[in-house]
Amino acid sequence: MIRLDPGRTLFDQGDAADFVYNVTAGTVRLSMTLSDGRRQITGFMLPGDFIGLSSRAVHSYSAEAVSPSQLCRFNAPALRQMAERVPGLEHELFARVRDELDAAHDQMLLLGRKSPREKIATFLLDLAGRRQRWGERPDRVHLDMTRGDIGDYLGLTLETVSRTLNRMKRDGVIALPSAAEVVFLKTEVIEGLAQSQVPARPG
Amino acid sequence: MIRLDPGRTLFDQGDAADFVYNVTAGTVRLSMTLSDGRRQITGFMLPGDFIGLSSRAVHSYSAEAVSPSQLCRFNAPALRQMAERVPGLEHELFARVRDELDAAHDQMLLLGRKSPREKIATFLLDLAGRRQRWGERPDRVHLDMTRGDIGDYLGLTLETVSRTLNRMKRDGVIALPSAAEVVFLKTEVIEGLAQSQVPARPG
DNA sequence: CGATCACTTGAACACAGTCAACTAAGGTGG
DNA sequence: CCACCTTAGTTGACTGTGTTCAAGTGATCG
Repeated sequence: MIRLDPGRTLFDQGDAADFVYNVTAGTVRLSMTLSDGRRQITGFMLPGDFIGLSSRAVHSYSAEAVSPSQLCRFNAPALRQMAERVPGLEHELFARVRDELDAAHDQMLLLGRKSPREKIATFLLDLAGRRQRWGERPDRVHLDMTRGDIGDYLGLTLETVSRTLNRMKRDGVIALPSAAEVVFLKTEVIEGLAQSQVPARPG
Repeated sequence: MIRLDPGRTLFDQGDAADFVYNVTAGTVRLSMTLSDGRRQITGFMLPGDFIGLSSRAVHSYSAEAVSPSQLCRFNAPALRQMAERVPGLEHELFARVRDELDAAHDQMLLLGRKSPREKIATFLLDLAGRRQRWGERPDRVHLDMTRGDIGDYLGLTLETVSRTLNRMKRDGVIALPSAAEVVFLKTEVIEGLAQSQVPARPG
């Protein structure tokens, strides 16, 4: 069991990929950085998600805690051993990687072709949907990451994220009781903006 | 064995994913489309690449031939049967999906954070690198897709693709003997622009 | 209570998108 | 064989949107 304070690094781009992790609490961001500091967050990992399943010998991305997080660590032999004992585990892990790939394709569509409003709408619905599986309310979502993180996930600047959220608030589509709390007022509108390909992945 | 003329569809977004394909000749584009026609190409599949490995029951993207193409088709039972006979095949297929995921992460970095010049440079080097494995010259690359296809792959308009290529030509970085033929004149410059994370995937 | 960090908001700018015209290449049919 | 048509590519002018730069507000924590 590993505990990580917000901002702490689990591993860095280029580190040996000796372990696979399962998030049990908190939020972990996976990111890639160019030499001049430009950053792309490739995913926010929530409880239940695996980290490092896709990596070969070396991690191609960094993993850092966004909020206080806990993770289970598995080394390769232990994982192989477990796969032998638990029937269907291998298939489950394979399915997880496939789901990640599907999600990556959706994100490519978002990054390449969606407007800031559409990006934010898609992001909010995705996050709310994933949290809903753990009993959270479907009509609101807590953002434990900063505007900068969201921007680096959606291919926007933090200013554009802020402006877009506040414009949606002004338009009566969402409410922002606090900077980290988003309430969906017109879910149909948000869903229309998102045009989500994803039909709610099971998990 | 399936033959596809340029522009023909192998399968569409939403079709049942009953088969897995291996490209043996030509180029196939995988794309996702929003209701208003905006399109994102998630990948160009070249000889040796598998299509449909990542799909669940239904394809989340369409597959169309870019150039005259040939593919081998496998249904799920045949694939399972083959996996039992050929040792290491299952691992190979799993590795392919992981590589695809890695490539998808790189593409997210490209789409979210790279400039048009950097996008084009990355694209050219990637394509040349993949073709090199089949004996093509490493200092040039043939583009069998249109400027529009390239734009939809890189999150740009076709005009920006054209302008960027011609500006790189004017700058003496590349030569364009024809619209479909790119010659690398200053490979160091192109590599610098690309800042490729990818250390040449084996295959 | 002061310092820090996140967020918001405004103003100006720049860059890629849009619209449009034109050129080039390839294919078809008279 | 040439004329025509279609499709792809190039190039220019203009526009608009998201970025950049900057200032100011608000919340949290030692």
